[in-house]
Amino acid sequence: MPRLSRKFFARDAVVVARELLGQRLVRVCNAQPLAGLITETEAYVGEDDLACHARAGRTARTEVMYGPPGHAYIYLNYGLHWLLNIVAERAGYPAAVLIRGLAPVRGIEVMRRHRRGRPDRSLADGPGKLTQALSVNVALNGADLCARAAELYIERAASPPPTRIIAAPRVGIDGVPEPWRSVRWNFKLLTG
DNA sequence: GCGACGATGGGCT
DNA sequence: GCCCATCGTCGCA
Repeated sequence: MPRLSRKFFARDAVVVARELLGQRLVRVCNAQPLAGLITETEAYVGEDDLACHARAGRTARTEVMYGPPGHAYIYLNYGLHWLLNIVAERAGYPAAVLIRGLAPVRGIEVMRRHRRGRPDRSLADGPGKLTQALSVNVALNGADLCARAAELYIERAASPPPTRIIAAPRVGIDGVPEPWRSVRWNFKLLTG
């Protein structure tokens, strides 16, 4: 199964976010591959985007976003949850795609263990849940998803038909001014 | 099924 | 010192 190349990520972050739907995210955890189909994404685009962390400019935290595309940008949210992004566009321009949901397809038993006590339905259906299920944390910040020996990468899968894609405003940014609050850069894959 | 809310810590003004 | 790109639980219907 071919992996997505750096060229895939070196494009408009909104396009990358939409086209990541249905692709297969793989996390190699103790030599065991855990995988899920990407069901929800969100684009954060440049210093002008007031919902993007790069609105504050280049800092220690946002440094990875300013680097080359195809790397993981991971940060701690609300002091509790690790959130996983993939850097997009060109080096020097800060943009990333937040992975907000997965449908588990491989290593489900391990994911259940990582998410003890949770029903299968909620193993990875949120940005903080999926990092827990895949054991993704700051140790992978800056990791290159296009490297030969990557422990985190994305495999090419069939693209879903446009009729199965929903575009909506991004989640959890109610304090952000327009137009950034309402721009439809959240993408969801309809199941069924 | 839904709304309120507490947990919890780093980043930035 | 305030602000979060969230999750799980509780109370109530």
